[in-house]
Amino acid sequence: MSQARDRMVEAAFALFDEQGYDATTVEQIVERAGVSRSTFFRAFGSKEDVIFPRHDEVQARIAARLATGTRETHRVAIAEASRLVLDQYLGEGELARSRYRLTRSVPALRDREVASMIGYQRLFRERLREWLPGTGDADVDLHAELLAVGVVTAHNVVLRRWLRGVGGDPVAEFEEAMAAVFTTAHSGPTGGPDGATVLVVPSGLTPEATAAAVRDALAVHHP
Amino acid sequence: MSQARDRMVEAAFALFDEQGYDATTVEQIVERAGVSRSTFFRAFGSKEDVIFPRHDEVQARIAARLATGTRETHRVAIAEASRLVLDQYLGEGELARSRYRLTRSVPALRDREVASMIGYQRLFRERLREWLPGTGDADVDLHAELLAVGVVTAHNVVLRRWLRGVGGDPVAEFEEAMAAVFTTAHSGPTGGPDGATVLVVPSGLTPEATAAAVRDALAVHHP
DNA sequence: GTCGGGGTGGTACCCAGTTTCACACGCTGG
DNA sequence: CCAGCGTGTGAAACTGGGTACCACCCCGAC
Repeated sequence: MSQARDRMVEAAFALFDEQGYDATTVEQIVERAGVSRSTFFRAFGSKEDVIFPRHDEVQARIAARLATGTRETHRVAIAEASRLVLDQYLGEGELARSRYRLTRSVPALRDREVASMIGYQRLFRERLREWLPGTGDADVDLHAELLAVGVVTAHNVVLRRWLRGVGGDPVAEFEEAMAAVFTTAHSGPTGGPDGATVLVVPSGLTPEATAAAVRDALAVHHP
Repeated sequence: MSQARDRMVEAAFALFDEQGYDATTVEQIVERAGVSRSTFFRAFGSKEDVIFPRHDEVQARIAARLATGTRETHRVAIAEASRLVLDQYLGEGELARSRYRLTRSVPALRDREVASMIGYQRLFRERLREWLPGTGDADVDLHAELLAVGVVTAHNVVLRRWLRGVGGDPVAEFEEAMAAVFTTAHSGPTGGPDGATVLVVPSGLTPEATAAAVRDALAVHHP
């Protein structure tokens, strides 16, 4: 039943590798796989679909993970949900790398991959809009959007490094990247001119030394 | 010469509005515009291209603006470059809103629009990679990516509000959004434990008052 | 005149994707 | 044993976007 599907995937990737994506027709794929055109389009719906993983299934898993999150646990919920995507690709191994080579060289496939990432981003954004304080505000919309896009981008940077074969443990890099996103982008809407908003980033200095550095830095700009 | 082009655009948008994008064939468009199929595909290259603005021209303008920027002026360079995109849409007026209605309802067009935004984002990212201190580092790659995606996202949020007809002056909202991006996402890679990185944001406070606020905020986290 | 060159129309063709019908199975109830 | 039924498959014909190629026409240059 699904060995036919596997044969089609195998034949498709082989032909794309030999002749390129555009130069390969569905006719050639089904011929090498030993099935009919009908079977191909019933299984995949389109020529592009042979290449991509089942994003709809991953999206469902993400939605399920996000559903267990709360306003207080939203960081870990989003980080773990994003991990689901990373794990999907890591589990595919060499197949994911073959796909990456294709998506890098064929614009239509690159666009398609981007579109699926936007899908994930949308899930994150919708939940963040509920979770971030001050729901309904325009500033919150922007903040939720920025945080969601930051998470997806950080994920992509780590994923792309692994796909290219550079860097070390992708899971460790992923955790670092998530931390970077939340520390740099988590301050949220500022309070306005009647107070000072302080964003805390660990630096190993004492509060007094940091305060002195701040005073000195500001003195340069102050008349 | 280009009045034929305008007729085709007009006919296309009218038909898309009447029957929907997928239900409209190029045949119908050229019939209403009074030209041949050949002329259509010579002018636009594809059915999708009738809808979208000349992103390649805007991209060229953006590249030119970014080329005049330096490491020190990168904020304003990127903000102004991003404004070029906003101005493009604002200048189109009702046409931009018609396109928005289409891209919202037809997935293929939405993906296409996203892809063009990724193009802008790529320009920003490449320049930021040169501008941000510590070029070549993996952290810098991530930071450049995050800042670039933040700028594009902020732009899109403002643009979308205007396209939907909500909100006030889009230019003012754009400036606010840019400020929000740079204040929340500009801390960048930290300098390590041997120094404090200070990000200056105007607040109307004296250096001493701000420094005191910093010391108090840190005292909470310090043992 | 005619010699190009750019914009146009016309036609034939390729190929992705859809639709429809027919056929071959494996199963289950009679 | 077999009639029925769903499911997976194959074989066409068809639609429509996109390309390639050729013929034409207009218009300025020589």
